[in-house]
Amino acid sequence: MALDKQRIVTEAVALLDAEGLDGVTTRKLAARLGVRSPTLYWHIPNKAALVTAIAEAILEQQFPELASPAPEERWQDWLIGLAGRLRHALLAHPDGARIIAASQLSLKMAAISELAMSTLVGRDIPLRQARLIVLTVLRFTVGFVLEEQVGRPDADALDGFDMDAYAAAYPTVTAGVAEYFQPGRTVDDLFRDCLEQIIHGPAATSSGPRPGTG
Amino acid sequence: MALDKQRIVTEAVALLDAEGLDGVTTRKLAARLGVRSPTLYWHIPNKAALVTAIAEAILEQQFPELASPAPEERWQDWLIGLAGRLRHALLAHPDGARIIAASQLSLKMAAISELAMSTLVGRDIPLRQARLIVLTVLRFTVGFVLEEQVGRPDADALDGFDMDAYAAAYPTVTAGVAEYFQPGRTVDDLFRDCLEQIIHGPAATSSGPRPGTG
DNA sequence: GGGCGCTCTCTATCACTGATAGAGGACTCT
DNA sequence: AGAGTCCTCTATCAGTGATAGAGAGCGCCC
Repeated sequence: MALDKQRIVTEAVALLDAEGLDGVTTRKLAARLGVRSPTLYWHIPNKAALVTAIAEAILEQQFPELASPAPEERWQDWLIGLAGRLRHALLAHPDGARIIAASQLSLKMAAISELAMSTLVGRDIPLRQARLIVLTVLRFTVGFVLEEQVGRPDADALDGFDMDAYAAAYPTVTAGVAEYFQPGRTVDDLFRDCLEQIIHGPAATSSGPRPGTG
Repeated sequence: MALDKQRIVTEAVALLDAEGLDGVTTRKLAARLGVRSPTLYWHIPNKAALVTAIAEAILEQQFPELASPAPEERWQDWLIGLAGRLRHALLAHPDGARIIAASQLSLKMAAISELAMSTLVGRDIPLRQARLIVLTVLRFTVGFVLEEQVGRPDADALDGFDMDAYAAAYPTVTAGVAEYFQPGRTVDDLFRDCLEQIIHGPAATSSGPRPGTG
């Protein structure tokens, strides 16, 4: 079976799934492909390019095609769904967010931005604002999943960690977490609530007055 | 001069400033301290702990003390300022956002969250919503700076890149960028506008109706 | 058919990384 | 003086991304 970039990237994603981003080394990847590591460099210029290719593959997997919303669908709901799919694409593989963040010049991300912005503009939202909303939503999504995916600290790091002291030092944070995660509430809900915060605005449920911004 | 963790971290930040995160190796750091690399392991358990310590130092530098807003200051303005200071903390050093994202269990970030959430609660915002707003703002900020700080792709990667084709394939994105960055407009303004999007909501400047969320 | 050249994979090796084992110097307290 | 603690050292390990350069297999053209 001939070795080509497509097969390398496919196997790299499999290796990523098995061992995480730090496990993706040229030697391990080559071994899986039945080849020696320098061979890979005939097909890819360097490892950064490999990571970028992995990022594209991950996005491609979740977004094989990019669909506009149905005419009767509100853009707010559609955009929340789009961000949710992006989040799932990142969560579908270990270190997915790290990989997207590390990759440079992702064409698929550009395509997603284009679709989202043009959709909003098509719904009579000014270009300026469409850009702000889409940018905010996309960068928030990456930031959210990035934190969601950080490797749980090893036992050593947790060794001298005093949970009670933490709760005492940060009571509001602790209370907020406890209040939010009532039975049945998941991180999925949290993500969605944050998105609605961005898209619908805090005023929708705010108890205080919201001043205009001039 | 005695070697201790404080001095190690201070010098690590200097090395970070000089060479970026990838340049922070135990050998280079030891050399700056006039010592051999294994010596460092007497003071720190491993490199991940060093990176976490660097992250804390970077935040500490920008947030030596955490101040609540003045009584007459609107919480919206104060929170935007807080996020702006966080962004500046990350921008103040190469790969600042990567470092914060990679560090686990940052106490300073927890303290910032606590201050922000308790401030909002003190302004009669429900705990639930305070958590959503603060979480959204902080994660967005990290995501924003992360993208802002990605190393510009090297010449090789740009080699086969066709700017005209890019502009043709993603016209709305291109138009949005062009429209936004009129003379005098900077990324600082973009960041602030995105934050206002989150905090004040899109309705503030939206031309279309904004449905309630129940 | 024979030779040329292209494509691809190999062996050997480089400089460098984070990390550990274990010797030993210096200093303090008894 | 001796014991023990603190700190730094040398030596070394396994593993990393990457390059140089040899050579196998193949098609193509004279």
